[in-house]
Amino acid sequence: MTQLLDVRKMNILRAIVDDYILTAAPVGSRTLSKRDDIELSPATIRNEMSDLTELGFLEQPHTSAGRVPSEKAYRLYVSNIMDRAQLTEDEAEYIKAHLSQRVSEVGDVIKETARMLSGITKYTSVVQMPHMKNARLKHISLVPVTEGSALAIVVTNSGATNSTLLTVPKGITTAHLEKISSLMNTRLSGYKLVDVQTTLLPLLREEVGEQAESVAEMLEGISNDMTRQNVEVVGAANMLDYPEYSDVAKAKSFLSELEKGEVLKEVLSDDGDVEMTIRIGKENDNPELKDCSVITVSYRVCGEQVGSMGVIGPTRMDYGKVVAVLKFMSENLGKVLSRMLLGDGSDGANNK
Amino acid sequence: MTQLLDVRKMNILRAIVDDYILTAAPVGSRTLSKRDDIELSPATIRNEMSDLTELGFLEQPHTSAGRVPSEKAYRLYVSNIMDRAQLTEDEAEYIKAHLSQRVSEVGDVIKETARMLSGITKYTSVVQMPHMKNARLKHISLVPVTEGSALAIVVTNSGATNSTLLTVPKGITTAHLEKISSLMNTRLSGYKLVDVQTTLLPLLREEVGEQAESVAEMLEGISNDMTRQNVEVVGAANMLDYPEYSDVAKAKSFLSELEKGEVLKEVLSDDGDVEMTIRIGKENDNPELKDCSVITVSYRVCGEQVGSMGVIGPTRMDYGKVVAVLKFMSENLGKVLSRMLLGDGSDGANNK
DNA sequence: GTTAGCACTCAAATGGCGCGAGTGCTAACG
DNA sequence: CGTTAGCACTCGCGCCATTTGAGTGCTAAC
Repeated sequence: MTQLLDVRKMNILRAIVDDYILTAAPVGSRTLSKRDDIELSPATIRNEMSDLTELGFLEQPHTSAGRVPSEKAYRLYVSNIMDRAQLTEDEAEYIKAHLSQRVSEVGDVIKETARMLSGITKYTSVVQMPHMKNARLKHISLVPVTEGSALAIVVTNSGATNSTLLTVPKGITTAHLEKISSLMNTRLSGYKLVDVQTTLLPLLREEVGEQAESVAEMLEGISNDMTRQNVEVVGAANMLDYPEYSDVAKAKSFLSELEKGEVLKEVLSDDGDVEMTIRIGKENDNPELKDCSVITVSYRVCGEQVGSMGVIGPTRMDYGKVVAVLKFMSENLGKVLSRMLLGDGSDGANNK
Repeated sequence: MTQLLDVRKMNILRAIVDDYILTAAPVGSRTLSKRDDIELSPATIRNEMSDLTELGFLEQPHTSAGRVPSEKAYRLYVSNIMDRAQLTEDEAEYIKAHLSQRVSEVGDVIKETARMLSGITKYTSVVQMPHMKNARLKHISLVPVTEGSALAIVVTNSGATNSTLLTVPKGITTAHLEKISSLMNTRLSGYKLVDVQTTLLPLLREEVGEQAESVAEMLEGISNDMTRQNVEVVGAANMLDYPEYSDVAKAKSFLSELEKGEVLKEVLSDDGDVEMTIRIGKENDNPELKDCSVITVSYRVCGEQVGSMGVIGPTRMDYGKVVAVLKFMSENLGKVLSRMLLGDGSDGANNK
C-alpha cells in the first residue's frame, strides 16, 4: 500500500467509526455533514463513502441504511486514526486508591483489578493471576504436618512465597524429609520453575536412588501447584447492555463460552514479548468471539512478565479508552504486586 | 387448615404445576382433560380451577388465558404433592465418578460439584467452600520464610491443614517465633477457630506481654484467612434458556446481582441445623430473586456441617429433580471431602 | 354432580400502509 | 473538475385494523 487513504477519507472514516462506536446504528451522510469536524455536503460525503465501501472499509446492512465500519476499518482506526483517550483524573485516582488499599492477598488484588477494569470500561474483563513459571527457585523446605502429609514451602528469588500441602508416603520420617529437601535445594536452586517441570524432573528421577518416587511426586505436586493458572472474569453481564446482544440466544452463547473458559486461553496466549494485543472480530481464533474485540496487555513484576489481562467487548468498543485503561492498569498492578511480593521494600520497580 | 384440598383438586393442581413446569405456558382446561391421569371434561375442570383460583392456588394472567400456579401452589406442591424424582443410574454414576476422580484439591472438588449441579439441573448452581469455623485447633507452627514474612501452619483436629503467609515485624527472630507459636499452642489448642476470632483474641491481647501486637496481628491474619468464605457459581448462563428471562433487561439484572455476590450470602445463610431449605419466589429476601426459587442443602464433613450448596432456578423449576440431585450431591461431596481431609483413612464417614 | 353448548374476552399473529432515513444518479454551479 | 443541489427510488420499521384461536364463565340439559 502506498498512502492508504487521503486525508479527507481518513477524517470521514474516523467520524463514522466514532459515531458508530457511540450509537451502534448505521451512520448516514446527513448525520456526518452535521458534525463540526466535517464541513462537506451530504452529497460529497456520499461519494466518499461510496469509495470507502468499494475499498472495503464500510459495509451496508441494506441499500437504504447508512454505513457500518468493517473490521478492516477498525484495524485502520486502531493503528492509524484513533487518538488514545486519557483517563480522567478521577479514574486514575480511583484505581490507585483501590489497588493499594487491598494489599493483603494477591488474589484480592487481581479480583479488584478485574472489577475496576470492567467497572470503568463497562465491558467484560479478564485478569490472569501472576504465574511463577519464570521465577527461580531459592529455597524449598518440607515441614511435616500430620502422619502422611507435609507442607512444601517454596521461596523464589523474587521473594515470592508459595506453600502446598503434599501427601507423603506413610512411612517417611522427619529425617527423611530433611534429606530430601536439602537434596532438592542443592540440585534445584537457581533453576526456573518451568524447567523443573519439563526438563529437570525426568533427570532427577533417575538420579535419586532410594526415595526416587516420593521425591518425584512431591516435586510434581509443587510445580503443578505453582504453575496452575487462575483467571478472574468480571462484568460478563455488562455485555447485555449492548444492542449486539439484545438477542438472548447470542447473549447466551457468549456467556456460556465465557463460562466454559476456553476463551480465557485465548486471552492468556501471550504473544511472546508483545506488550499489547488487539484482536478485532474474526481475528480471534474462537468463532464465538467473531463479533467481539479483545484487547490484552501483559503485566510485569520486577521486570518479569508474569501475567496478562484483557478486555472483551463488541467490535465497536471504545478502543481508545480501553487501551488507555489497560495500559494504566497494567502498570499499576505491576507496581503493587512488586511491592507486595518484595515485602514492601522499594527496589526493582520504581514506585512513585 | 383442616384437610387442605380434596383429592380431585389436588390431582388437578399437581397436573397444572407439572405441566407449567414443563412448558412455562398458562395451562387451560382442555389441555388438562386430554391428560391420561385426569378423566374429566373440560367443563368440570373449569369449575375446579375456578375454585382453586379463589383459594389462591392459581392465577390468571388475563381473562382468556389458562391458569398459572401461584407461589402458594408451589409451596403446597413442594410439601405435599410432588414425588421426589430419582436420579437416573447414569447421573448417579456420573457424579460419583467425577467426584472421586478429582481428589487433589478441595477447591477443584467444589468447582466440579458446582459444574455437575448446574449441568444436571440446567439451572444456576452455587457451592460454598467448606469453612473451618467449627474445627478445633490442634497445632500451630510458625516457619520463618524470608526477612519479614513467616508461614503459619495450622492443623485442626479433623486433620485438615491450612497455611497462611504472614508478614511479621522486621526485627523478629526464629527464637521469637518459636516462643510465640508455643504460646499459641498452649493457650489455643482445642478451641474452635470461630472462638479464637470472637472471644479469645481480645483476652489474649491483654495477657501477652512483649510481642503483644505481633501475636495479635498474626492470629488475626490466620483466623481471617481460615474463616473467609468462597463460593463457586456455575451455570448462570443457563437461565437465559428459560422464557422468564427472554427479556434481556431481566436477564441482565439477574446476572449482575449474581456477580455482585450479595445473592450468595442468602444461600450461605445456614438456617441452623436445617438440612434443606426451599425458598419460593418472594420468600427470598433478595427482591432480585422474587421470580426465582432457591433450594439449598448443607453438607457435612465428618459429621460437622461445614458448608452448603444450592440451586437457583425460575419459580417453576423442577423441584423434584433438584431436591433429589442436591441430596445426592451433598452426601457424596461430604464423603469425598471427609476422605480427602482425613488423608484417605476411612473412619468417620462410611464410604461405601 | 357432570357435561355439552354457546357467547364472550383478549393476546398474539397477520398483513397492509405510510413514514422517513438513506442511497445513487444526474445535472448544474463556481 | 471537484462540489453540490435536486430527485427518484429503496427498504426497514412502526402503526393500525383485522383475524384467529385458546380459553373462560354461565346456563341448561343429562
